Amino acid sequence: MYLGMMAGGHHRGWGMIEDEAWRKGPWTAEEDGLLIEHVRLHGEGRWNSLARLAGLKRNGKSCRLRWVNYLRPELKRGHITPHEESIILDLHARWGNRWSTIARSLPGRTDNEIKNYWRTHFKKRVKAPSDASEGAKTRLLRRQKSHNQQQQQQNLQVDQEVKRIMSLLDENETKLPLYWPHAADHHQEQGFFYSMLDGNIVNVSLPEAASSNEDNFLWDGLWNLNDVHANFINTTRQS
DNA sequence: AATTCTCCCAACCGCCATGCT
DNA sequence: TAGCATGGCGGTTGGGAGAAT
Repeated sequence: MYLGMMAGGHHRGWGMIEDEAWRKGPWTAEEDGLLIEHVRLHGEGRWNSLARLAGLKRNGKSCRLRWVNYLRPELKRGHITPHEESIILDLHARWGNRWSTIARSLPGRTDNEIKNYWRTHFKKRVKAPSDASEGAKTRLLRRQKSHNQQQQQQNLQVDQEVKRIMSLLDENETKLPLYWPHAADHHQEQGFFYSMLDGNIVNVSLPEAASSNEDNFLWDGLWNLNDVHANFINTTRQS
């Protein structure tokens, strides 16, 4: 049904062999079975040779993608839970579109899944915030600015803690989940970031602005997390 | 009932990084 | 050190399914 449209052309990328047509498009159950069985017997990796040995007319890249995003047994299928959603939001605020990094904090979820989820649920809202939310954002940023001078002492402390977390994150980025708690899930913890570092919980005091009622709307909201995070980091690093 | 719209997600593409020879 | 193969990532696309009109 779907044959590669590049047959006979100049193939690019891995596994592309001149004059060979690769299958493209949706995978069949038979192809899935071949791939699963081969990975079970021989393990992951060497995707091009795997595809050849398994008798699949797919390039290695396609095989890897199918395995990673769909066939891996540890994958968690089904809807993103509210808790997972809050983690996605928080980590996206921190890391931006680093989907694979975010996915490492959500066992069983793939970068593709998280990326798709973000795009369908949040992107529009981030791109086109309402006038009301835009106004709230402006007010918040203005107020945060005015707080800066009063809080230099406090910020210095925050700065040190954030830097410490950042350095630990840099050392442990591939294995550490970091949760910037969602206000709705952590009412009793407002005003703190909890980061899971080597089994320890680290409390970081936030600037006052980020714990007022108005700003709780911000932490609950779906917009502006990038800006807020950047602002927080800038604020805490100005000292 | 037919058409249009929106959501959802699998899969592809291009690019860059890394490892090997 | 250069060149190639492979791995990995983020952006994008296309089509199916269900909702709305």
